[in-house]
Amino acid sequence: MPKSSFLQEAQARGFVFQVTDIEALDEVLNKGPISAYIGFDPTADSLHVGSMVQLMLLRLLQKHGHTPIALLGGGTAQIGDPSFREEARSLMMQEQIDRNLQGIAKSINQIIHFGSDAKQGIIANNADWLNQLSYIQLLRDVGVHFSVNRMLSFDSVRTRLEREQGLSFLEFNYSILQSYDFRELYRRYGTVLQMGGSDQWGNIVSGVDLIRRTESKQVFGLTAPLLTTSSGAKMGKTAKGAIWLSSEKLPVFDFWQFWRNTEDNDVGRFLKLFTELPIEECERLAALEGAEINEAKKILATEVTRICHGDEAAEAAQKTAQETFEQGKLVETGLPECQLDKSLLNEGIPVFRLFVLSGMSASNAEARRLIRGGGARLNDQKIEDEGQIITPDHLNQDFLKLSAGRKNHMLVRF
RNA sequence: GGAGGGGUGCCCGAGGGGUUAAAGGGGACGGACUGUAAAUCCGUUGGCGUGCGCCUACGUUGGUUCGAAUCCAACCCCCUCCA
Repeated sequence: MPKSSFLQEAQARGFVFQVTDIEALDEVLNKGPISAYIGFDPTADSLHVGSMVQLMLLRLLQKHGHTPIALLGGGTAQIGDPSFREEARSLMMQEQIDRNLQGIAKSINQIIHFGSDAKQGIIANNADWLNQLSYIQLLRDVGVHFSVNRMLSFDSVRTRLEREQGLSFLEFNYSILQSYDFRELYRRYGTVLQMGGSDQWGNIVSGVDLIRRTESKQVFGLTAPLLTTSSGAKMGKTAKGAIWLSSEKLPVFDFWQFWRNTEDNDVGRFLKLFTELPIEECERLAALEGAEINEAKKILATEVTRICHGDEAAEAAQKTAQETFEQGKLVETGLPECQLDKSLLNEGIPVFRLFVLSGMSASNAEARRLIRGGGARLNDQKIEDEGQIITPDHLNQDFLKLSAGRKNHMLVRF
C-alpha cells in the first residue's frame, strides 16, 4: 500500500496499470510536490473521451498538490506515433497541426484548471524544442543511448513489424523523440514522472532510461489501463464518431447521453475514474441491481458532464433527458438543435429531406430507409410516409422535433 | 535488381467473362424484448429519382469483347524469398 496520497487514490480509483518503480516513486511523492506530465497528440481538433482517463489522472495529480504538465505533441505530430497502429498515420500539414493544437489545448483546459502560477501546472508544446533539433546533434546526444535490438523487442513495435504494413524509419524515431521530451521537461521543470495510456509503456520507459543514462537521475513512468467497455469496444468511439469533449463538435446533451448509456458492468469503474465522488459512494452506486442501476448511470452522466462542461450544462442535460425519456414531453430546449431556413417550409418539403438537412441522416436514401424501417418520428409521431410534405402547419412555435430511433432527437428551428 | 504472391464496398473476406451493387462475417443503423444496460432475435446497410430506372464502384491507365471485378498490356503500391 503506497503512502503518498496521490498514489493511494490513483490506485484505488483504478488509474494505475504499470509503474516503473513504485516504492521509489511513492517515496518521492511523499517527500513533496513533484511535476509530472502526460503527452497529447494533436491528431484532431478536440480530445475525446478516450483521453479522459489521462486528463482525470492529471487532475487527480493536481488535486494532491503536484504540478501537472500537459505536453502537446506539436513537434512529434509531424511524425506520428506508430505504437500499435495498424498503418502509418498520414502526415499532417502544419496548418492542420496548428489548428488541432489549439483545439486540444481547449479540451485540456476544460478538465484541468492551471491558473496563473506555473506550480499549478502548464501546457507545453514539444515543437518548442524539437523543431530546432539538428540531426547530428540528436544522434550523438541521444541516439547512442538507444539500442535497436531493444526497441525491436517492444510490443508496440513488434506488432507493427508483424503486420503487413511495416514501419518506416520516420515512425521508428517517434519513441526517441518522446524520450527526448521527457528529458527536456526534466531539465526545464524538474519533471520526474511521465504518465500515459498503457500503449505508451515502451515510449515511457525509453525516456526513463535516457534520463538515467544522461542525467544519472532516477525518474518514473506510470501507465493507466487502456479502457474498453465490458463488451470489448474501445472507449470513445461510437456510431457517429468519437465522443468529443468539445461542445462544438458534440452537443452536451449527447455527451451526457453517452455516459447515461454506460453498460451495467462499467458503472463502478467509470464512476471511480471519471467522477470525483468518494470511492465508497462509487461502490455503493455500482452495487445497485436491476433497474436501480439507472440511477447510478444518471449520477455518472451528470458528474462527468459537470467536470467537462460545468454545473449548469450538466444539470440542463439531465433535466432535458428526464423530460424527454421519462416523462415523454416534447421539450423545447436542451436537445441538439439546428437552424434551417423558413422558406423551405413555406414551399413545403418532404420529411426525408429534413432528416438530411438537419444532419440526422447522411443521404436521402438513408433517411428513406430510416422511415421505412419505422424508426423516424416527427414531433414524437411516427412517420409513415417517407414522402410526407412538411409545411409551417407542423411547427410547434418555431421548431420541429425529429427523432431517429428511440434515442436520437433534434430540434430543428426555423 | 531477380522470382513468386497480392491490391474488392466502413473493415475482414469470397468471387476468375454475362443471372454480381458484388456471397459470408464484423461493424454500424433501425425494430422487437428490456431498465435509455447487456445478451438474443428480426430488418437495413453506394448515390440519385423511386415499386421500373439511371449513375458511380472491385489499385491506376489503356485495350480485347455485344458484355469485364473477372481476359490482355503498361504503370503504381504492398508482402514473401533470393541478390
